[in-house]
Amino acid sequence: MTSSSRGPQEGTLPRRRDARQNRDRLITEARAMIAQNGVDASLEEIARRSDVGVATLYRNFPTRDDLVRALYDIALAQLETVREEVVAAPSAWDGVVVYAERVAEWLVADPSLPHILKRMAAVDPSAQPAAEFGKFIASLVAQAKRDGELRADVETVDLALLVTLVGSLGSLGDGYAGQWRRQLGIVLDGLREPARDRPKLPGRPLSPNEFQATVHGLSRRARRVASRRSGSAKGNGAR
Amino acid sequence: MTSSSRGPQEGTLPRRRDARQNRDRLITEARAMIAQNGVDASLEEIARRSDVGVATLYRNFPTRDDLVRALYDIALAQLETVREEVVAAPSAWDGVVVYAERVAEWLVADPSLPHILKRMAAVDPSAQPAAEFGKFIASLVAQAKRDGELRADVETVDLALLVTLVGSLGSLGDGYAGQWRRQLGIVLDGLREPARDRPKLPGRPLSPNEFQATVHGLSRRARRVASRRSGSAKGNGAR
DNA sequence: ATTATCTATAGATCTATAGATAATGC
DNA sequence: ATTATCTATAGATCTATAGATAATGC
Repeated sequence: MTSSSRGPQEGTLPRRRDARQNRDRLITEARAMIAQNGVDASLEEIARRSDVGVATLYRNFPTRDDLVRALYDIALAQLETVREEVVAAPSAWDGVVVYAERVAEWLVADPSLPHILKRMAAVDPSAQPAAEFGKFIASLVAQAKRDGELRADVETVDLALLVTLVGSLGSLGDGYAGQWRRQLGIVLDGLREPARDRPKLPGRPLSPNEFQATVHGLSRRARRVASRRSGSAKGNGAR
Repeated sequence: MTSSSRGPQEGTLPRRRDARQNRDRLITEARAMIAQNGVDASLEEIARRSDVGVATLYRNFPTRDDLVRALYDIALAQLETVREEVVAAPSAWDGVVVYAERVAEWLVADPSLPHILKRMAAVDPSAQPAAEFGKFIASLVAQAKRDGELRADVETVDLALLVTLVGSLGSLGDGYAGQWRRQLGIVLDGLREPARDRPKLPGRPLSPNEFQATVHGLSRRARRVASRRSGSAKGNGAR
């Protein structure tokens, strides 16, 4: 509502060479700072590390949220390539595995992402990457169940949640380059059918709406808005 | 090295009634603020929310790290009850399950804990709860393997990591009261033996030292110190 | 000619402490 | 009498903008 009045047009990259360079450096440093200090990392220091005056940062990203959104948009674009890989998988189960591996890898590679996703969802409830992506994955999950390769009592949200968790390994330190595959392997084995006398999973899975609301850390208010938007699913919140 | 010169004796609770009350409120509000804004939450606002002057906060906790350590100590004490429950379990595998459930529950119940643990490890490498606890769990893991209930290619660190991850569900939002058990259920099924033609886990597990270093987000420097302390295990970091 | 950058600065907020004032324990 | 609290404040850092200065695209 205001950010376009002073800066360049919305969603348009700066035309001048030096300007694009500065913008790129700002984004790089922002990622590093946010990974380390969270979304509320000092903007002044991001500018400092980018060897750029603060005003330059503010010209590119009038608001902290504009910066967050930029990082979010870039990340989302990267995710699109995952969709293709999943489609190319020989079976539904393989698709699930590819999905899990690629998304986890993506998250681990950039530890700022968990922070970004969380803040984005809090600021703009309509920004729900997993939701749209989720519909696509949901059909995959259904098929994998029909194929008898995925256990029947697991929902798409369970999958998304577990992948998110494994992906958050990146935020814990830089020693996990090889670890996340191990953890994901265990998780996938827990998802795979058949297994001997497996106990029923406790509780009930979150509805897709609830998942969005929680995994992205929406405030109570934002969550109300989100569920109004998407229609039904009043979901008597777990507990 | 300095905190005892002005405040009350180290580790001693204030003797005056009002003082204890204020201290308790500070701790409560600190947990809430840290859960929401991370370890670097404003101390001034913590004091404000506790209806207490800033000076009172500084009297109780001369340094932010003193506050963090206080929260850490309280948390650790709570963990001790888990040990007893694990010992009381009828089998090694049941012990593993109890351990996983209690620790995950503990983490989920207080979303400030991940932040606290991370910072503590960064500040004081000798503070390694999972390490000591880990030795205890390690024997349990070994026995469960011998019993043929736990898959052989899984290590104690894998277990600790997965539990930590599931426990971090609490940081994602307040809608997870019932969810973490589902996720943990899947994970436990992934750990349980036997399962049909399960693929070997990719990569190698972290050594206990590496786990400490990474899961608690140690800086490179602190990690060196930590590994010097505990002797061997030079661990050619994964990657 | 246009677009972007930089320095300087106002105002807010934060950490940390000094010194005067109030509340409890023995 | 002792212990703790509060208000006030110094100094640092942060966000956000105005206005003068420099660099590029056409």
